[in-house]
Amino acid sequence: MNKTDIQIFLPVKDELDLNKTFTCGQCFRWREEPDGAYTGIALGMAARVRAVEGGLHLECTERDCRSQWADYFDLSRNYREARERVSIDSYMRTAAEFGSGIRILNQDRWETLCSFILSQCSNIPRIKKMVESLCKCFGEPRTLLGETLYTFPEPEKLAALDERDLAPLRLGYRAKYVLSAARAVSSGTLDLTALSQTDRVTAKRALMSLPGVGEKVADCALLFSLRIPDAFPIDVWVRRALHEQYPQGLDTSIFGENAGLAQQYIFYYRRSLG
DNA sequence: AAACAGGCCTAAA
DNA sequence: TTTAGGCCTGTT
Repeated sequence: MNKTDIQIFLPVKDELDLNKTFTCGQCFRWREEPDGAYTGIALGMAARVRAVEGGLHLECTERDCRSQWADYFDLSRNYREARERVSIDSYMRTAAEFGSGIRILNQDRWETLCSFILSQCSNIPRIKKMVESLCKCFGEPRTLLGETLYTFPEPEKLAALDERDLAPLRLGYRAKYVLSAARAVSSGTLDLTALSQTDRVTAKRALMSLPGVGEKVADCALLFSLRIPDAFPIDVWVRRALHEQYPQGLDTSIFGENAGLAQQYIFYYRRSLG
């Protein structure tokens, strides 16, 4: 153990379930410890998080990171109220109760875009493997509690590579998508910061101009990193659930600004049923 | 062994 | 506007 160890307590007023939040498919870099804590690295900061009475306890490496973690865990939003609002019928009430405690993380924009580009046609273990290898090979080390973790590599770093450099990572056909996205972002052709200030339609169109980014990946980037709470990513599980429950169709705008959260509840619940 | 996977792209109706 | 097949690779 070295200098690291800054301890933080973050009060959580409503509901937050770390396990659900980290396993509901929105992020890929948190690992569960035997004691129920989670170790990971986000926004360039390594941390170990555990749920305690009334909130979260964090051990981390950076000073003055309280507000960043509070924002990451979306602590300013009232999830109990949001969950109530998306419970528009018995199915949604069941799904929302099953997913109670899920929070939509406010993640790094580049990492999120890149991770979901990698996610296509992969399962979670494989996505995690691809992301970890990318970080280990090209990210920067951070030491937490005697362990070295690696940040997600900056777009500039990846933009300087070519497909041969990525071959050992076994990203498959996704490698060229990652490279072209890295080049677009690092060159300023695609300004993710600017996108976070625009509307959903504009941001989505810009994201989809990248090769390898279709509707689903773009919606994930919008919801999980561009703070567009009504983005509604439709993957095979959500599509399945919607067909089963609403064969006549469902206009997701009924959920308003909670549509993204509704999608997470549907996804998490449907996936649990296999 | 052959099919399929948390999707996208292109070609063809 | 919708549909089928291919794409890298790992897993079953």
